[in-house]
Parts: sequence; structure tokens; C-alpha cells
Amino acid sequence: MEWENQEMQQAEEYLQYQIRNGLREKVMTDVQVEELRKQIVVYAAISEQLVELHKSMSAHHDFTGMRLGNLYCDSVTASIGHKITARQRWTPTPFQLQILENIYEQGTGTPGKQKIKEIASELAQHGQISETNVYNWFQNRRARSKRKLQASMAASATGEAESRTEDVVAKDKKTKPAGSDFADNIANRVESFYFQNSNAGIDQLIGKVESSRGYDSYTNLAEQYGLLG
Amino acid sequence: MEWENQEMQQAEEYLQYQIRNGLREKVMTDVQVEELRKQIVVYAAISEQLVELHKSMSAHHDFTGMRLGNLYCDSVTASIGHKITARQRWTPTPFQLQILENIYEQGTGTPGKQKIKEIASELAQHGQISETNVYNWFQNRRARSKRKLQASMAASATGEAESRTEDVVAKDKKTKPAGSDFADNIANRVESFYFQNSNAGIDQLIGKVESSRGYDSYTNLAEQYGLLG
DNA sequence: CCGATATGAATGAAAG
DNA sequence: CTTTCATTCATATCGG
Repeated sequence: MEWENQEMQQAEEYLQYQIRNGLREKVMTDVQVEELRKQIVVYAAISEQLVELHKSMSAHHDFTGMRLGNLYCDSVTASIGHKITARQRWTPTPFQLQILENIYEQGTGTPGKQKIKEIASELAQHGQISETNVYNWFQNRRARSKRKLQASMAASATGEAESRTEDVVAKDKKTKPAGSDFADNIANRVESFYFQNSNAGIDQLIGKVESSRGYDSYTNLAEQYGLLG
Repeated sequence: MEWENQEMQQAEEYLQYQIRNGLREKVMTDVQVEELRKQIVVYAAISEQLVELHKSMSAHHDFTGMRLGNLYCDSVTASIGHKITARQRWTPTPFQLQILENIYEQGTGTPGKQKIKEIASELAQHGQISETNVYNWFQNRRARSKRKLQASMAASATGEAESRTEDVVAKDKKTKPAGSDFADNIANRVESFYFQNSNAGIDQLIGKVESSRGYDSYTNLAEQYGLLG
């Protein structure tokens, strides 16, 4: 079947007419689709990562009210801003600390599993505590007293060129916090993003984003690529 | 201007003809575009997060210190004659962790030497790893899950008189491990994603993704939404 | 508000 | 396998 030139012309006019009057929906050409395609490709790939994040975070984090010690923490105090962190940690009361220190000073080394139970139950009378807390406390206490000792020994050896030591310290100061900032930044950002959309699944997120700023984003993006002119 | 019904019919047929024969490019309707729009909206929002991540990370981290898989080889600390311990311990990528957890959950006890080799080689595809790492991981995993079990049992046994302590114990067990896993997981995931595409800018990433699997991703995504039929 | 520091917690690795 | 050590991370607290 062949079409006369005049017929094509007429059909084209008709098509444009339909579009103008909403009788036919506006269309995108393959070229445009191709551009969108590229965008989606990239977005999809990147987004998969955060979706994965979301999943793993959801799996490991339940939002049932957390309580530890005497602190109640409403975990989902997620404001739109930042600082949504909900993790709480045990803090020994002065009394508990005193007892722990005493036991530690007694030099009975590391309390065994059984000993820990004893200590924990005793301390429990003076505040919320778990055996793990006791265990951790001794671990840290030992490790840190040892580190202090090392540090003091290193300090006593300051007889030599401290310029060298200075360099070491300087570099240490530089490298370590850098890494920490770095990681902190990541964690904070992602955490923030996650908690901002905490209870929402990815699907709900769709609606949320859409209603808030999504369409503007989309428009900008599309225009940038000359789509949807 | 009005169109006769017959003319519309003819024009429609012509349009379809053009499309069939490649004389006119295929098109997307507004409805379809709307769907794509939603996708892009979400993708864009999410992706912005990772792009920001990328920027902040680039700003804070120079790649003079290379990273082999998950092992940090800090050239700075290495160059110092002093005994600064560079980071040297293995850190499983989220993906590796997932696999390990899966295997562990399968309850197939301790993997034999052979099994470990298998696992290690599989995990090696997702990052630096050694058989020893796998071995240690299982050792620790087992030991710690056992410890936790003991602790929780002890807690419930000790907690007979707890009318005021309530279900604190139970929640204690849940909240504590969840916290750090959670954050670590985030950092690891993002870090992993970032380093996997370390040298590439986001723009280069585009090409990378496109050429590898991008179009397939797009196709799946589009089909899922009934687009591009 | 920010940075520095103290400390609770998590975890890979190694010792016993 | 069990226990311990070493390192790192995250948070709380405080002084500027």
C-alpha cells in the first residue's frame, strides 16, 4: 500500500491538530526516549545501591521503641533536618563505676564468665546494666590502661629527636581524623537520607518525592536534555 | 477547523503505517511519559544523594593511598619509619557479609577446609579476601552468637524478681547489636560502592554502566511499567 | 554550633 | 572452640 504525498501531508496536519487539541497525547520520539533511557540507566544503577542500603538497614533496624538504662529513646524523632540518631549506650552510674574500678584494682585480671554474672547482678541493684556491659567495660579498661602505659613509655623516650616524633604525631593527626570525617560524612548523609524516609518503603518514597519536589527535578532534568520541549 | 471522521481514520492508519515502516519514529504517549517521569523523579532524588556523597568523598579523600579490595594500604603511614600500624585487617563488604550470613544461616555447621576454599573463592569475586578471613569469620560468628545466647538466658534467669525491670532485658538484647551493625553496614556499603567506581567520576560511571548492563536494566524497568511495548 | 576527648560497643585476629 | 587482644567506630560530654 502506498500513500500519496498529499495524504501524508494531511495526516501530519491532523496529527498536530490532535495534539494541539488534546485529542491525541503528546509524544516522544525515539531520540528523546533514548536520552531518557540513558538517564534511567544511570539512575537505576545508582539507585539500586541505595535501595540495597535501605533493605539492609530495614533488616537490621527495627523501630520498636528502644530503651536502655534509664533512657527512653523515641527512635523515630526524625525531623526533616539531621541529627536523627537514636542509638543510646549504657552509662555506668558513679556507683557502678566505683564498684567496677574496685574490682579492677583488685587485680583479679579478667573476670571469667561466671564472675561477670556476679558483678552484673550486683551492679544491677544500682542501675540498669547487662553482662555485656560489664564484659565490655573490662575489655576497654584493660586495653586502655595498657595503651596509656605504652604512651607514657613512648613519652619517656623523648630523649631523642622529637622532630621526628613531631612529624609522626602530625601525620597521625592528619590521616586518622581525615578517615573518620570521611566515614562520618558518609554515614551521616546516608543515615540522614534513610531516616528522612524512615518508615516509608521505597514505594512510599516514590509518592513522597513526587509530591514534594519530584516534578521540578524531573522537569529540570528533562529540559537539560532537551526533552519534553 | 473540523475533521471528518473518515479523515481521522485515514490519518490514524497512516500514522500506524509510518511507525511500522520506520517512516515515523515510535512515540511515547503522555501516559507513558508520566510513568517514566515517576521513575526519573525517584531515581533523580535518590541519585542526588549518592552524587553528593561522591563529591564530599572526593573532597575529603585523595587516592594517593590506594585500596586493595577492602584493605587499606595507607601510603602515608607506611612511609613513616616509625611503627605506625596501618590499617590491615580485613573488612567484609556488605555483599560478602550477606553471603557469609546466608551460609551461616543455612546451619551447615563449621565449613570444612574445602568448603572454606569454596566460599573464599566465591567471595573473592566481590573483594579482597583470604581463606583465613573466612575461617575467622565463622569462628567469631559462632562464638559470639553463642555468647549472646548465654547472656540472654542468664538475663532471663536472673530476672525473676523483675516486675519493674519489665521487658528491658529483651529489648536490650535487640537494640544493642542492631545499632552498630546498622551503621557499619551503611558505611561499608557506600564505601564499597564508592571505591568500586573509585577513579571514575560520576560522568565516567555513566558510560561504564551503560555499556555493561545499563540497557538491560532500562529495558526491564520500562517493561515493568508497560512502557516501550 | 564545633572540635576535641572519653568511653561504650563491635569485630577481625590471635592466643590458649 | 573459647577467651583475649587490638583496632576501629560511634556517641556523649564539655569548653570555646
